[in-house]
Amino acid sequence: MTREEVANICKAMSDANRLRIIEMLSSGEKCGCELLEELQVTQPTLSHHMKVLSDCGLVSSRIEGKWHHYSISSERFADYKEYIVAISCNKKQNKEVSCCCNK
Amino acid sequence: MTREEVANICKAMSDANRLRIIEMLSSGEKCGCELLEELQVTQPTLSHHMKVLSDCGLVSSRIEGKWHHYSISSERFADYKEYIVAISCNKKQNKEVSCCCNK
DNA sequence: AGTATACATAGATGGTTGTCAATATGTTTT
DNA sequence: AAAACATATTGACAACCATCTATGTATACT
Repeated sequence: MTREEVANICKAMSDANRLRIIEMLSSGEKCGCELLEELQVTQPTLSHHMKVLSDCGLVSSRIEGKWHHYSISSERFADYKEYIVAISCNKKQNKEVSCCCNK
Repeated sequence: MTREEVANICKAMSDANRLRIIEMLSSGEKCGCELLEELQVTQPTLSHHMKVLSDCGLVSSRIEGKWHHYSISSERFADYKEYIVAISCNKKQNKEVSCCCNK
């Protein structure tokens, strides 16, 4: 997973409404109308958000008649998790660290 | 950590240059000039990115003379990780799930 | 066939973002 | 004091974003 892909996923998750959607999907797939009931947005806005989440690969959908069932793409999400968890954020920050500028 | 805070952190991480910065900081603190050498941006642009990363609490800095040493705020990052890991992305997607619309 | 429902698309709008050049501020060195 | 260095701020600009209204498309129900 490239850095650009991670950036795209982060961008998709950088909106509170889309985070709410992901939270809802984390308990299992939901149809659009069900998501719409919870969020304070119009239907076209929800449609836009679902497109953003789908385009970055985070969410996949399954059509059944007139209903679209959305769910988190677990493989894709696992790759993202892996990237985040790999950021170690070293605690032992040596205060006497040599700077690049000490020439 | 509120959903808005997570969204802000995601927004800060939604740029490939800033992700690169975070990757570099994950191996320990770095001064601005050191980050600048790696990235293909001007100094004001780097300064802007560091402000974005600082404003969301992801990065903290330590001033030593004319050098600013940046590092990942491990507590803040841990909170973010916790949120991400908590998203379970349920694999058992019951195909016969009852839709909200079955009235 | 006609109506209702679920979702997508198009177009508009106000706000935000990443980037740069120019300039300012503060620190170290000579 | 002057020059060099590290970083921040300002102002500008093109690109992008979240949202809405209006409309289109497709499916299901009566």
